[in-house]
Amino acid sequence: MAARTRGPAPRRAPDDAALRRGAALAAPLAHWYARHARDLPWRHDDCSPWGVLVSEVMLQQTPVVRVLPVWTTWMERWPTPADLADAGPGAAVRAWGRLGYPRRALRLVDAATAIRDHHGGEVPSDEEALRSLPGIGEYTAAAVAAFAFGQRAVVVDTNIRRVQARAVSGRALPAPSYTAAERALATALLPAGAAESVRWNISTMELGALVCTARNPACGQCPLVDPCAWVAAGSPQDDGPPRRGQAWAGTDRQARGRIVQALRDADGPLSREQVLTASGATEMQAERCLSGLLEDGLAEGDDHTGYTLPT
DNA sequence: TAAGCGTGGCA
DNA sequence: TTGCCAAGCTT
Repeated sequence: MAARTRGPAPRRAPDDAALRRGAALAAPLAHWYARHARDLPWRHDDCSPWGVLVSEVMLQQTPVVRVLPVWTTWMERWPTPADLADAGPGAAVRAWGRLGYPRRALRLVDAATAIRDHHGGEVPSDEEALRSLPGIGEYTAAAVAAFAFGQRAVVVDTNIRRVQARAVSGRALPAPSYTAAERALATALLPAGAAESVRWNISTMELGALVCTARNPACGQCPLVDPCAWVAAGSPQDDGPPRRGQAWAGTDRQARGRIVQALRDADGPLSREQVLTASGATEMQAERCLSGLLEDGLAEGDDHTGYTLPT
């Protein structure tokens, strides 16, 4: 690409004022993190890249407190990717317990298998290689590169989006979906040095999790209250479109969850009748959900053998 | 791009 | 109680 020496700035470039605000955040953030960070096992120096990867997948849409016991058991049982790959999907879905989104367990097994077969059994450190693994998207690849390998990576999760929306952009909440402008801002704000960038990423995430929360942010305890653009603007309400909550009662998701729970809790195969009953749904919906679970690989079997988790 | 995909806790 | 939210990914 030709060097750009003049002309208009790129359309999505963050404005200078935002970058100046960002520059004032790193030091107080790092100081706050040193005093208030939670002691989580996947942050320990002796935690393997595999342990970090497992934690990041489990933490996708699932709170820390629920992940902690499952992660601990998981890592004792399958301390390397090869251990999980050899165990297979059924054991993984069972050990996944009630973390939710059990397809994550299947993808973790697939990722472990790819690591065993194509990466010499070692979690790759390259962000692109990570991104190509099943269940590893933009966020998780960056997080593993940063937190397991100490690399400078643009980590953007829901916490970082919210902290930067408030402290830098002066908005109550980020847009409903991740935008190119947010990615550009996070990229521009990221400190240049590897160690500094890792500290920036982890401390921003932690602040979002503990202080700059979605509801009732604890601005009185926030190290960024002084430079915060949102506080400076008077902490205005969110002016975006109303957020659409996920429907739950009566959804396929609920019925699927009940079926997988029944399969997980069963000692042996369940009959079709037992599966349909466990779903709590109408027959038509239950049939649809069972078919979906079979397609997804979260269930196995037929009317003759009965139904189980995958083997 | 938007919708589908679990589960539990909290206000 | 009901809705919102939680270290997203996939199609």
